[in-house]
Amino acid sequence: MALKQFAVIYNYSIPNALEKEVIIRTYKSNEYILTAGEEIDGFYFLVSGKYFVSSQEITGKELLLRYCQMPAIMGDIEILEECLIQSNCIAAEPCTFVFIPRRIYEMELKYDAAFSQILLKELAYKLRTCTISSRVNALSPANVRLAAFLCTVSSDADSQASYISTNSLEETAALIGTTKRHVNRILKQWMDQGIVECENDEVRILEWDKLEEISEDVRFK
Amino acid sequence: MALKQFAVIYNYSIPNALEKEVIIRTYKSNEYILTAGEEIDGFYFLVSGKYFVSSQEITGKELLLRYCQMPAIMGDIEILEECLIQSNCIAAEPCTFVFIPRRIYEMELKYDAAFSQILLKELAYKLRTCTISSRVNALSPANVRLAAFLCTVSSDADSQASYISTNSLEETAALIGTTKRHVNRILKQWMDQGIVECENDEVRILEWDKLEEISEDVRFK
DNA sequence: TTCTCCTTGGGACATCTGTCCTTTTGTATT
DNA sequence: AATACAAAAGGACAGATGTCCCAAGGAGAA
Repeated sequence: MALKQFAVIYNYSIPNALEKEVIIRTYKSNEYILTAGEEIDGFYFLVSGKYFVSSQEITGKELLLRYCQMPAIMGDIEILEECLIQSNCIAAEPCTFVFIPRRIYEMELKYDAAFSQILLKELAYKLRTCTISSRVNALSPANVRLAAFLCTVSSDADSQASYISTNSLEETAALIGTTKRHVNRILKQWMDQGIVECENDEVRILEWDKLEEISEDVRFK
Repeated sequence: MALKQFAVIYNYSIPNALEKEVIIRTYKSNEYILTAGEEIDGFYFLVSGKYFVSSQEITGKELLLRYCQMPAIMGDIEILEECLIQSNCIAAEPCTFVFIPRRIYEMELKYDAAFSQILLKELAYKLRTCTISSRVNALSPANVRLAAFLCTVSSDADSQASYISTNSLEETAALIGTTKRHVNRILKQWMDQGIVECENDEVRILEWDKLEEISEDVRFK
């Protein structure tokens, strides 16, 4: 049951008295979980699946703010800052959340030190990574960002998988704050130099050292 | 005394038993308070003055991440994420901090719900604003960012002060993620159009509505 | 005052990057 | 297989932006 997973993932057991207040919520791929500008209704703790956070300017342009895997929490900013939902959250795979209504937090969990610790860790993590990507996006040109992105992702992945597939190049582009057109341009150049090979949305890196060099030691984490 | 101010500003009284552990730290203008890459030693609660947070890429480029006024806390990310100091923090004016050693937090305050609430609010605020500036910097061209910056700052300032003086244009440029050269270029253009007047580092806005229009409703908060 | 040095502003250029549009490729339907 | 349609790739152009460098102005020293 999801509550068991929740306890393991977040290293926290919901007080028995509150268990009946907690709800499980599930979403299909591509379904909107939260919509910017609406009211938040509680905390969402991811217990399975992945989602991404994306923000849209009034101009219609989009920036992918982050990909989220467990552990990941939604609603923290909004409840703590008492503001409307800041960004769109969209399921990248089928997702399951443990949902804790806002009211329960305000009345009970707000004074629960262990619960606060979970939120603190989550917020600190988000802030650290947000700061990094903000800095990187602002200071490095797109080819450096792309190289840095590939290096970052690959160092995460199970050892030396040479294929890096984000869900799509389009998403990669949005994540590093540029357009697909431009990502293509950069990849083309790298292909001409024999640094990578491309096929559909897959990029195979042939010369890691070259890529590392291009990335100028910039990393997304 | 600083501890009194602390209690008022942060709406929290340090437990009597811990008072003797708390230290007051002061810094002169332009003095480094924290240096990126070093070890953090505790929480710093600002009780007077202003400082700014700036990050430097390996390339030597700089991005001003934020200006901080009370209430503002340093060390939160580092202690919660158990990592090295992430950014440089530099006094913009003489600054006074209430300093709480890391050890005291780990042993005592970590389990103090009221103290956790302070940290949560601070982190949520930082994350919200960091996300906004990340988005704005990535998606809007520099002239829009500059207009948005001026509009944001002025709406903060005591009503209708037409003079907006950041500490310098150079800093303004770093804050919106561009160079002074480019800021000059934009200001020149606006001067030609009669939207602003400039003198040294002061910018006087003549036509607010034009500026609002340029800013495309983008704001930094 | 005059000279020198330093700071600031702005010109010129190269590059980066987004937009638009054409071409190509792939896929499904008849 | 031929056609039509949709998606992806890439060319061309314009605008945005950073870098380099020179000229003008200002402050201080002789």
